[in-house]
Amino acid sequence: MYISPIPTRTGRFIATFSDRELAALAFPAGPSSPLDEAVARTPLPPRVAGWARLTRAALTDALAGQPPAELPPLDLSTGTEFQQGVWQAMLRIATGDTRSYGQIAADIGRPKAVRAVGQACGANPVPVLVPCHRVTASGGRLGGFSSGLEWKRKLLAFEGIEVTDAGKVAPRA
DNA sequence: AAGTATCCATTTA
DNA sequence: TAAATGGATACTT
Repeated sequence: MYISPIPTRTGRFIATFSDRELAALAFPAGPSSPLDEAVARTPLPPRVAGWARLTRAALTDALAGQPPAELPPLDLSTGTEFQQGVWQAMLRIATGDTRSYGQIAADIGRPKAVRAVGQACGANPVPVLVPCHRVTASGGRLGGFSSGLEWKRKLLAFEGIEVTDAGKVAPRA
């Protein structure tokens, strides 16, 4: 596994790569330990460095409300079949658009598996690039977000979606 | 506008 | 195996 910090205007994300693809992405966290720093400075194999660049570009676009031009190879194999289905469905949500848990459930052919969808969202290893934040509760309410509701709100705001105090999501204020 | 019954894949005991 | 647990929903007061 390779670790690489991904600097963005919203903070320093941490990307984790296997030797085949991007395996995980973590939101900016608190101060890192000296050990983390040392790991972060370890030079990456050229191939991995390339993915890191792609990741940064994609993340930069996403955080600017632009659809990423190109995504690094994503390792979604960590999930179960069901979860992968959910993640794929999320990847199909356009930037600036949202779906409800119910719609995702319907998309993958399990109209009633709404709750399971919520769980699968939380298990998403690559937040932002796999837009788990674009999945809202029904009726446009915000719903939850394992990485922090503030992030969800912020990410949606970048895409021009406002969350009103009533908990509704409105396209471009 | 609240409270309740149910929904389903994972995880944990 | 069984029970608990989520980023929930739909139906009932």
